[in-house]
Amino acid sequence: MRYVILDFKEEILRKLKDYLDVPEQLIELESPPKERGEFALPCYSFAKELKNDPNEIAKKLEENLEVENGTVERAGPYLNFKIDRSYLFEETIKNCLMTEESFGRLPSKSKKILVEHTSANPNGPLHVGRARNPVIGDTLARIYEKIGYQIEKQYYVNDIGRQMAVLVWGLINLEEDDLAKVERKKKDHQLVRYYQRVNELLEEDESLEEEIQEIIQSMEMGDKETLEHFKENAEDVMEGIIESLERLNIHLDSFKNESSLIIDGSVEKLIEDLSSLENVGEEDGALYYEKEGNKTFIARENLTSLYPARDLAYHVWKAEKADELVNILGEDHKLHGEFVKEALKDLGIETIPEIIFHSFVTFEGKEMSTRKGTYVTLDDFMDTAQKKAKLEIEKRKNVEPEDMNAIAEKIGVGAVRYDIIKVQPQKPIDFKWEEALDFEGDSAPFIQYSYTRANSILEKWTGKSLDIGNLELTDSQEGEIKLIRKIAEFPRILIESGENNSPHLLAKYAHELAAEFNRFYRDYPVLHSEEKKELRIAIVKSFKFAMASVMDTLGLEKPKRM
RNA sequence: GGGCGUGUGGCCUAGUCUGGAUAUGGCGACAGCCUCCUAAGCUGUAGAACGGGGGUUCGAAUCCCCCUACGCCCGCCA
Repeated sequence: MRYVILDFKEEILRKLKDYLDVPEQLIELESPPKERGEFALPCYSFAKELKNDPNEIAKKLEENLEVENGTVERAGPYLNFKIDRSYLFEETIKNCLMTEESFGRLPSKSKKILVEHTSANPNGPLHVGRARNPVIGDTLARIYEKIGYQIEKQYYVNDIGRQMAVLVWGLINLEEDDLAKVERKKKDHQLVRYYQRVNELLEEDESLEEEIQEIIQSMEMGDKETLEHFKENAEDVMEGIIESLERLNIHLDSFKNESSLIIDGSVEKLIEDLSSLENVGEEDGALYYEKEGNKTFIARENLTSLYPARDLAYHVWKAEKADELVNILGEDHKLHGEFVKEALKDLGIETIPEIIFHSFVTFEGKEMSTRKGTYVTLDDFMDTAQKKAKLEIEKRKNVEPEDMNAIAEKIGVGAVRYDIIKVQPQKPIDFKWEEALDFEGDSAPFIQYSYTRANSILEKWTGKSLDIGNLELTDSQEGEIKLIRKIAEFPRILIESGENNSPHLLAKYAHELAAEFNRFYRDYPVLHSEEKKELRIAIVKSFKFAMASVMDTLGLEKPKRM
């Protein structure tokens, strides 16, 4: 697994560090404008250090540096490093044809990362806002995996707590007639109606709150029947949530129930451990953890646990399960995240989670709320996208009728994932049907379409297998090189998006790669060219493998036609 | 009141961490491209001095300070 672009960068850095007598961190490579090469070194940063004019330094470097299979060229105070085009072209094609759909994968590491994502309360179906978390988590996990880490994807099931007590009360006391009608049979859609109705009733009748509290109490005191109620309902809703996630191509490796931490005594033990800390105080019998003026209550006056304590117990447990922890959380958990990190440190635990926060998703400018029922469910979003995709497919007549539904599903679901992942996590998203269902431009169908075009050429190609050794790879043209160069960038993008927890960069790359292929497709006939047919088949194949790898990493399905 | 985040052409968005060479791409608009491998495509035109102000610097969308708009948080809820 050698990638020319990574090797090239390594070589440049090594030689620069060797040659320049300046602190290493001053040597930063950046990306120059497209045609100048792969890497650039602005010579300003260390000009002071060397007491010399950046232009002069660049001049000297240009004269004295040589790189294998590439050139060093000065442009004012910049030094541009360009890989020899034919070398880049040849090596990348060979690499793609050899590694096939695992192109871009880096050597596997022994380090294990546990990614916690979704962890939505099991009181109703996921809505579009809640879907942001799993899409970010799953995509990041796929990126880490491709970079070589061992991955476990975990869902923390908040199967106890007030929100579940509300649902439990509803199931005990309400009849089907009390509820709004819902067509979908999935249990998450069915059960959420109880949750929503009870919340309505709570606004009218305050005495209800007492009954809810009673349920919470008996649950926390470990009442078997109540706990059983909680467990059953949580499981039913989870069944629906998991089904939706699976449809989105998101598969969890493990689930951890919040209740298990109470049942096995680890919450109780944790509260004991915390009590001995200096920054844990007491107020009317209730316990709180205090840091920088922020009080976080961890136990009630009756010493039953609160969510922060339970989540902390979960992290203590998790710390043993992996080398690194990554959590995906909504921005409303920022303060809570700080609490978890600080408290873990105080407890002497070294595996502190890295937390990726994402902003909320609004729907046409309005808040989405499970409680109020003001949302677009993920299931509806996927259904609508699938239907729209089907209409588009029908227009084009490229697909056999019996494959129609399956392909529409791949396109619809891909569109949903891509629509969510293409925006950087910390930015708010306002969900609009029209934009989400736009299958042109910066969208998953655009990417999938480029893939089917490549696939279609390869299907029609009647030649035998390519003989890589005998391929004439020297006489390449500009657009061909551009495409291959874009392909070669993949490992670099993969590392960048993984290191910075920026899955949106990979989405952007996928779009650029597809666009580059579409230009190649327009400019260079493959099957209709005589002398260059084999070479172009090799290019198309390379693209197909690279794009397959990119799409897998984004969790997008790969339709053969559309 | 305090904390965190966000503000880039009419709309959406990349770049901000790690300051640097003409600010990325999409939607929409306008003008074009299917006797040729799927036009969910491609080309061109118009459109942004990067929320406002100050500062640091040879150089600021990027760093610092102030202000402003919006979101989130500051519960013996989760």
